[in-house]
Amino acid sequence: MSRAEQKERTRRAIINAAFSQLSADKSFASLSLREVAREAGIAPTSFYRHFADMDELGLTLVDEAGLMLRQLMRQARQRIEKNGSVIRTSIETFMEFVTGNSNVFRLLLRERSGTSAAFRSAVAREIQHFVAELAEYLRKETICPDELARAQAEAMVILVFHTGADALDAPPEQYSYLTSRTITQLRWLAHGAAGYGRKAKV
Amino acid sequence: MSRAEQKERTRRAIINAAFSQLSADKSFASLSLREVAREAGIAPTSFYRHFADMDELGLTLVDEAGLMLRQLMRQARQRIEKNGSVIRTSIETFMEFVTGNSNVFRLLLRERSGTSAAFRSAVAREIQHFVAELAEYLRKETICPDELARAQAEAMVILVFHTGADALDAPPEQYSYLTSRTITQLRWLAHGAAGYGRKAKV
DNA sequence: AGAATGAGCGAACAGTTGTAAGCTAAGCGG
DNA sequence: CCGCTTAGCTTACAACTGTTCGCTCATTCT
Repeated sequence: MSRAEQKERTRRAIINAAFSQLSADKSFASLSLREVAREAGIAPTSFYRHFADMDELGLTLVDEAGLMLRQLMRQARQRIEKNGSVIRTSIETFMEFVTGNSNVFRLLLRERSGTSAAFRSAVAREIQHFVAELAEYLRKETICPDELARAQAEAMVILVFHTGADALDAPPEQYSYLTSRTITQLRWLAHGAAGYGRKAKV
Repeated sequence: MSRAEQKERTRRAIINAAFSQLSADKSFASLSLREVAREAGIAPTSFYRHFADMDELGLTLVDEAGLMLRQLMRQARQRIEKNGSVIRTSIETFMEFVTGNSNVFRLLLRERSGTSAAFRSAVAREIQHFVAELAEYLRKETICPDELARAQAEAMVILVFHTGADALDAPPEQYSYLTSRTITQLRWLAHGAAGYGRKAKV
């Protein structure tokens, strides 16, 4: 096995170990370097061959989580083309992600308001990808000035994100309620924004 | 000084020490019993005379934070009576709270998605007070079925709460933008919900 | 072939943490 | 006024933390 190849392999082992230790009652901040190293199967000191400190590992995790979310977005777009219903399909795809990768979503959710400014802005950046994309869609589909399209997109993303957070603490039989509630909220927003766009009509 | 009186006094010292150690880069989870005791001016072991463990202290902090929020709500109502503008006054009052007691707000913000289920539900309960109150107001002011009033109130509270979180990382000169953006979002929601309430008309 | 690189290791160190045990002394109830 | 209660203290311990240092040894480069 090549030298670089092996290095990449244990780097992944570290990342996977970190992800696997995240849970409902263990945040990234409460992970210890030694614990992660133990699960990755290396000595504590070997950790430093790959990351300068835990913060650097954390930023890597946030990046990977953001990547997963963007892949999800692409997947949702494909479904929408076949399926039609934009709002419902988007939310359902998102909810599948949240329930299927709850630890990844929790990471973003927590670090969004965490103690590290670097983490916070990294998460904010990932979320902004969503907002920008949705805003562009809104600009095309509706007759809406840039500024308002962005404000509308932000509100929508926040509501969806929050529904994901709710789902983490809710029993699965409530998912469909949460989903339909959020759909209603998004329709209100779209409807209201459209009304203000063409003030004369409403 | 009475015995009970003195006990209450150091209990408050502990609570105040905990609050004062919270900051942008120090969450409740990262407080240590010893540090808190040190700042409160007592021996580490004396802490146990007042709280069984740090979790019990944390729940107390959340309760106090919720209390402050409810007082704020009352204050907002008074302003509204004199001032008129419901949405703007509410948000401005809230933003004053967030910027003036940022550590208290941060506590709620973080523990809402923290690692303790007890903390999460305690925060959720405090937020539900807002939602319930707002929902009742909406039921009275608009012609809206209970279920929808609640969904509308939830969306509004989430958006306002999130704006507070934004403000924590934003420079003060952006506050007025954040405020007006949120006002727009809430108006859309109100407008859209009203539209769906009387479907025939729009 | 020989030298250089660098991933991984073990031992060690100085801190910190939560908590148990037992003592002191001040306030309280009888 | 005496005995009980109890807030607060000191001491102590075992468990963990992040990080430094110096070593080995397989891969890579020349």
